[in-house]
Amino acid sequence: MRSLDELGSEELVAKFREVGRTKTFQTGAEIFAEGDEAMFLPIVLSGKVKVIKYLTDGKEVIINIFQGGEIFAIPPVLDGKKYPATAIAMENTQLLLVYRNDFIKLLKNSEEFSSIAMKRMSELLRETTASIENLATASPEERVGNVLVRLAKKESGSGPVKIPLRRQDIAEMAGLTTETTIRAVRRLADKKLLKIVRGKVIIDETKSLLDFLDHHSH
Amino acid sequence: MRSLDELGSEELVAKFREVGRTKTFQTGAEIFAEGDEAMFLPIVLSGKVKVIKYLTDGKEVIINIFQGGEIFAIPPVLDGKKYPATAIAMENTQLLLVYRNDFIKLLKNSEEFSSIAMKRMSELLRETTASIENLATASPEERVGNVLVRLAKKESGSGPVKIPLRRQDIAEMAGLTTETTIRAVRRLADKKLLKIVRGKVIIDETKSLLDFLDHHSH
DNA sequence: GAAAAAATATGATCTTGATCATGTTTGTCG
DNA sequence: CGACAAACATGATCAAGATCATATTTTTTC
Repeated sequence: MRSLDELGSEELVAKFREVGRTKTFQTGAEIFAEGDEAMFLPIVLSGKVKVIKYLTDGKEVIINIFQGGEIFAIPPVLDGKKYPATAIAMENTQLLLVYRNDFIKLLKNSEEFSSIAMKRMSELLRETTASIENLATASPEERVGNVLVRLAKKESGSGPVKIPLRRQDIAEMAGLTTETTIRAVRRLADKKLLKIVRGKVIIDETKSLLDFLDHHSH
Repeated sequence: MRSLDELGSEELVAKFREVGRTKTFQTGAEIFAEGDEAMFLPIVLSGKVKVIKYLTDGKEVIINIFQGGEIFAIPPVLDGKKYPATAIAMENTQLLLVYRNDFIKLLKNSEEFSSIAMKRMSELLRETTASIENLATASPEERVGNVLVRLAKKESGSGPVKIPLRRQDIAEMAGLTTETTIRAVRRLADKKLLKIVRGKVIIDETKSLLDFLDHHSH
């Protein structure tokens, strides 16, 4: 799992902690809602957050999932607009909340903070761009595979990774139904590209899955 | 059409022009290819650029289209990585190319440039996030509608907007086949939400189309 | 302005993923 | 531990979009 320290040097982290306040959210709690004024910048200290859009028929799409050390929702905070989506804690989650004005001040006064913010936005742009490609063209197996690889990368270092999400969550990230996602995961398991243990997805080595995804971009 | 001046004050624009050099690309010319070292930051002075990913079966996905005044490909230039996609001129296009080092220098020395870059990345993140939602859930008619609205916004101010793209291009942005896109456009025309004149899409008032899209997010 | 090329259009068929129904396993809680 | 709930699983049917084929319109080029 990434830590806050990856954001930059000790002093920067200290400064973030200095100006922000920590807040804990229970599983399922709403961190902010689409349409709210973007008053604070959230940084995940522990736990997991999903950013979603509700559709008119009640279903939801998961735009992204954030965890240890990740800063999210920078754009609306930067220019003081409304959050364009809703953020929900997927488990008990501790956030560092930096108020908009303090964040802006940090950006203005420190070139390092601007640099961090830009790096982070760059990462996010890369991720979202990859999602677009995935959603626009891939088959269910590939879509699910890509989502799983992306999730695995966010989990801790080496060894088998257990994906801590339900099929429904994966489905909402892949733009598929839960049933189709279940079948896609099963087919990937049949191909020995991942394991299913007690219903949960285990990725032993990301490499074989990546190979599969590389060769099947059709 | 947006102009370079919208980027900020006159001096900033002047500085961009000062450090960059202009280069012209013919229709179909490659501006950079996926995998190239990101050596320069492109700004569209005139014309139109598509950023695409080639799939293994030869087809392509259009990730985004850029025109008058738009800066693109910031992430790879920022951290000196490779371009993650290919950029092609869709018509005769003039670009302002700012070399990586010069851009970095501008960012370091001027808080205003950092601010511009962050604003631009914010815009892009908003756009890509909207694309994800569109691709993950919408019907062909909605997908096409959303793509058209997005394209229309980039065209000049008021009055009817003529979308200067082929059905195939729209299809590659919407993650659909050309045939499905043709049929979706036709159905939207039947519903009086747009016009088709000599095969080209004309959007009279974006409002009615937006209303339709708002109410049909299913 | 005619011929060629490119883009749009439309019908028929086939395939894939959504939907609906139901069963099974896993996890939770008194 | 047993009962309930939640998540996973799987089969059957349906519908929407891809694919294939071909025609028409528009644009380009000489």
